[in-house]
Amino acid sequence: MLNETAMAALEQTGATEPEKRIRDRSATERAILKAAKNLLAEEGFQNFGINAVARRAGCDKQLIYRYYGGLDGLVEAIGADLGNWVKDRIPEDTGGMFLLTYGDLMERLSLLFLEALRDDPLMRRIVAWEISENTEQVRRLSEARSKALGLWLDRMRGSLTPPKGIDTAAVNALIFASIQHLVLSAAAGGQCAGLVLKNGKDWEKAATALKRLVRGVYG
Amino acid sequence: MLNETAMAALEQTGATEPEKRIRDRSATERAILKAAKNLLAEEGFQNFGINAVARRAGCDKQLIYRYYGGLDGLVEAIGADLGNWVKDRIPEDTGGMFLLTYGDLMERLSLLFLEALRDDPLMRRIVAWEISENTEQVRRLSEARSKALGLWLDRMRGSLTPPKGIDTAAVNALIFASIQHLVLSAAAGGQCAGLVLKNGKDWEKAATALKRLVRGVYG
DNA sequence: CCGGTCTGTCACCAATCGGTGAGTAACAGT
DNA sequence: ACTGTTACTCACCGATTGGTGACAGACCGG
Repeated sequence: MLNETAMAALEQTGATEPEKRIRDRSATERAILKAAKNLLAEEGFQNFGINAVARRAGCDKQLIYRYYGGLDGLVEAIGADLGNWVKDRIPEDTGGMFLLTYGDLMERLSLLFLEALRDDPLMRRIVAWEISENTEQVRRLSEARSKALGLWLDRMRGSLTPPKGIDTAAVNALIFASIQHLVLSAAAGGQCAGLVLKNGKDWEKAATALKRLVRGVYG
Repeated sequence: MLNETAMAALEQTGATEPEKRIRDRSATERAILKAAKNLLAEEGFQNFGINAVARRAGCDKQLIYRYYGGLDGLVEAIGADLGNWVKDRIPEDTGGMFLLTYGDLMERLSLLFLEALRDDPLMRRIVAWEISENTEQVRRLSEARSKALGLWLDRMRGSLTPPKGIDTAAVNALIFASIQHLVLSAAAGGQCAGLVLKNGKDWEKAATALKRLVRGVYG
């Protein structure tokens, strides 16, 4: 992979070493996984393939087959990290405010999720992948993600009792769906349903609208 | 393209004609466009390419270059049809009910949009395409779609005045985003954020949740 | 030192992709 | 009937894809 550049460097300077790859399996595995995640985050799933990952990782694709059993295994490894997403990207505390009602909770969670998704290109790509394809790969990824999200939601709810007479599962699904689509659409084209979403001010308006929506159902 | 099968038929029966393609440019153009739309609707944008469209249309890909100027032109032709989508798929009348308030209107529009999107695989693929890629192709498609949607929204609103003090643009964007993501997610994996969406009963629950959401903000 | 295992590289495969240039068959005008 | 245009097909191009088998060198136990 880097042979050409390395050779060129050698010919030019005659000093620099050929940048030999060290023999460290776990390091290579980590490099591959990292390359895959970065590639997926930056390029999207359209050009996500064995060759592209190997190229970015700077190693031969054969190693991906050996260490991960191909792309499927690699994707699964990515999914394994997804369980830590919530823990990594979303603060545990309640931001110093007391969440007295279910409405308080959902408002806070919605805004947290909005921000977290906005800041994580990889997760955005995965969500986009989920609704664009229906392969086994994606299904596993999707499962891991929704499970992690559900656990987070349960944990944050704590002992708060949801309001009676409302199908919270359906309503919350709609709320989170709206957040996901808003963020994805904005990331792709800078707008959503005609609503421009580029600078911070635009997002503030979206956030207040979201709050209003949540408060509308949950009071 | 059908030469092989035609030849085989000839060898077997010795009677059937070689299924010769008639020389009718406009018919061929229509066949190509139809093939492209069907292909996009059924297979998605992953395998949407010149070769695949030509294969499905049963003609040579050269004709796509000649008649549409390549895939871009073909996509643009698809986008041109998008303006008629609302007219074709969404009923004009108010369903026999009087829409007195803005809330009445938005509830009705939301449900109409939900159903229409659920029934149109092509439109679903386009929406999924929009949030997955950001090429010029998709941008034009997206533009045509959002413009048609906006016109429909304006027309249906009529002389109804939106409520004061609410950023209806942002709120409506969120509502429509939730619908789109819900439908796309369901079409891909049969569920959305853990909410199963398969049989009619599931969708009824989603519809009531949507109504509740809309009524929450708009009363 | 020798032999085997582990890590990494390389060359090659068939298939498919988008794209093009040349050719053929049917038609229309004269 | 000759001619030019239109509609269409075919063969080929280079590039890239996923995938595999063979090989080279480092390391380690004997």
